[in-house]
Amino acid sequence: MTLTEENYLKALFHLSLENEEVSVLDLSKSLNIKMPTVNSMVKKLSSKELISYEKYKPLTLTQGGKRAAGLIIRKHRLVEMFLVEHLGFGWDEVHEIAEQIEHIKSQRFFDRIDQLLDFPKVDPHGSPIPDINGEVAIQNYKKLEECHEGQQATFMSVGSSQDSFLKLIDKLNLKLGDKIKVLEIQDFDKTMRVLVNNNSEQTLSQLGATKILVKLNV
Amino acid sequence: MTLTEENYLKALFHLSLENEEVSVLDLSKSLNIKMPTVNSMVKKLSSKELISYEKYKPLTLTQGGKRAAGLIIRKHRLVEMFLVEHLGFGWDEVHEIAEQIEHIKSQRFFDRIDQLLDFPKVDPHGSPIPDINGEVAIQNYKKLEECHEGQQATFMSVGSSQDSFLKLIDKLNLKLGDKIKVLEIQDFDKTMRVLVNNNSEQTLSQLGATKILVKLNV
DNA sequence: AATTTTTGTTAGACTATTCTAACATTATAG
DNA sequence: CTATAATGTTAGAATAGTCTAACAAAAATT
Ligand SMILES: [Mn+2]
Ligand SMILES: [Mn+2]
Ligand SMILES: [Mn+2]
Ligand SMILES: [Mn+2]
Repeated sequence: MTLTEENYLKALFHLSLENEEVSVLDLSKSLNIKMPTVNSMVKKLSSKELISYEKYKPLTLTQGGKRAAGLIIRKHRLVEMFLVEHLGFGWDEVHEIAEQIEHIKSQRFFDRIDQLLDFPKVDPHGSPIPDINGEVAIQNYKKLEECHEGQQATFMSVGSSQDSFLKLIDKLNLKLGDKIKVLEIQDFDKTMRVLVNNNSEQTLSQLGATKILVKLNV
Repeated sequence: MTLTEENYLKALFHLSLENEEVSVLDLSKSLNIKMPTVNSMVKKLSSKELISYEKYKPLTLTQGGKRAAGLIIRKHRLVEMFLVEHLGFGWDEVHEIAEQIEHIKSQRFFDRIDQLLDFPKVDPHGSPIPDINGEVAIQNYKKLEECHEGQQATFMSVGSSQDSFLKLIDKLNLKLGDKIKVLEIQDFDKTMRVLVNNNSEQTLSQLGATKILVKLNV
C-alpha cells in the first residue's frame, strides 16, 4: 500500500467514527483533495476490497480496510507517544511528524517503539492505541460540558488536537489524569469555573469544555 | 526536494567519494534505475543547480548539491545511531529503516535525536556523521589488510555494510574500538591471524581484512 | 411537482517517476 | 584508423496521483 492510499483509509476511518454516513465530499474536505480525485481513488481502493463503494452511496470500509486503517493509526499514535515520552516534544508538536513516520515500512521498528514505551494503551492526547490487529478500544467519555455543578471527573482525553486548543490546555496547566471539579456554570454563556486537582481554579468557555473528555468520579 | 531527488543526490555523493569520476551508468547501477531515467533526473537536478551536467561528461555535485546530500546523510546516520543505541537494533538491521526515515521533513526531529545521542560524530558502522552544514569529516583509516605482522591497530570503521559482512564481524565478536594485533599473515592466501583486545584470537580472510578499517597504534 | 442547490461522476489534462526501443557518441581493440 | 563495444541520449509510453471543466443524480426548496 502506498502512503497516499494509507492516508485515504485513515481519513475514512476517522470520519466513520464521527459521522453516521461518510460521503465523497466529506472525504474530499478532510483530505483537502478535490472530489474527482477522491472518486477515482475510492474506486481503486474498492477494487482492492478495502472500501465498499457503490455509486452515489455513502462510503464504508471493508473489514480489511478497517484493519489496515487501524494498524496505521496504531503506528501514528505509538509514534506520537514516543515523540513526547522520549524526544521531549510537546503534545502540540507531534502530529505532523507522526503523519509522516506512520508510513515507514518496518514492523520491527514499531514493535520496538511499542516495547520501549511499555505497550501504552493511549497516545499523548488520550486517544486509544489500536492493538496489533488494528482493533480500537471504544472509549465512552463524557464531555466536561455535560457535567453539572458539584460533579467531579478525571480528564481522560482531548476532543480536538487543534494546536490552539492544546496550547490553551497547557496554559491552564491541565494534564491528562487531572481531577476536575465543576464549581460553577454561568447561566448566560455556560462558562465553567473548575477546580483542578483540588488546588488551582480555572475558567473554561463552553467550547473549551466540549473538547475536554472526562470520566465521572463516583 | 522529493524523496526521489534526495536519493539521487545521496547516491552521487557516495559514488563521488569512491571514484574519481562518476558516470550516468554508475549512478544507474547504484540506484537500480535504468539509464534514460537517470539521464532525465540528472537534467532536472542540473536545472535546480544541484548537479553539474554536460552531455557525455562525468557527473558532479554542485556546492549546493554536496551540502544537500551531506544533510541527508547526516539524517541517515543519526537515525542509524539512534536505532542501535535506543531501540536495540543490530548494526546490520538499521540501514533499510534509516533509508526511509532520512526523508522525514522535520528539522526538529533530527535535532532532538542528535541531542539525545549527545551529538555523535560517527554512526554505528564508524562512518562520520556530517555536521549541521552537511560537511563530512574525512577519515583516513588504513585497511587492516595493509598492516604487517606484529602491528597493533584500533578498529575504527567498516568498509562494507553488507549484511553478511556485519554478521561475520559480530560472530568474531569484534566491535568498533577494539584493539587488533596482527599475529601472522599466511603467505599463501594472506589469511590473517589476529589477537583482539589481548584476549581472543581470530582468523580473517584477506577480503575480510580489506573491509576492516583501522587506525595504527603508535 | 418543478426548480434550484448540493453532491457525485466522467472526461481529459498535467506532473513526477519510471520504462523500452531506437539512435548517437565515445572509448576500446584490433 | 576503422570496427566493435560501451556508454549516453532521445523519443515515446506507462502508472500514480492530482487538477479543472462539464455533465448527471440526488436532495432540498419553493
Ligand atoms: Mn495525531
Ligand atoms: Mn500520513
Ligand atoms: Mn546506512
Ligand atoms: Mn532513502
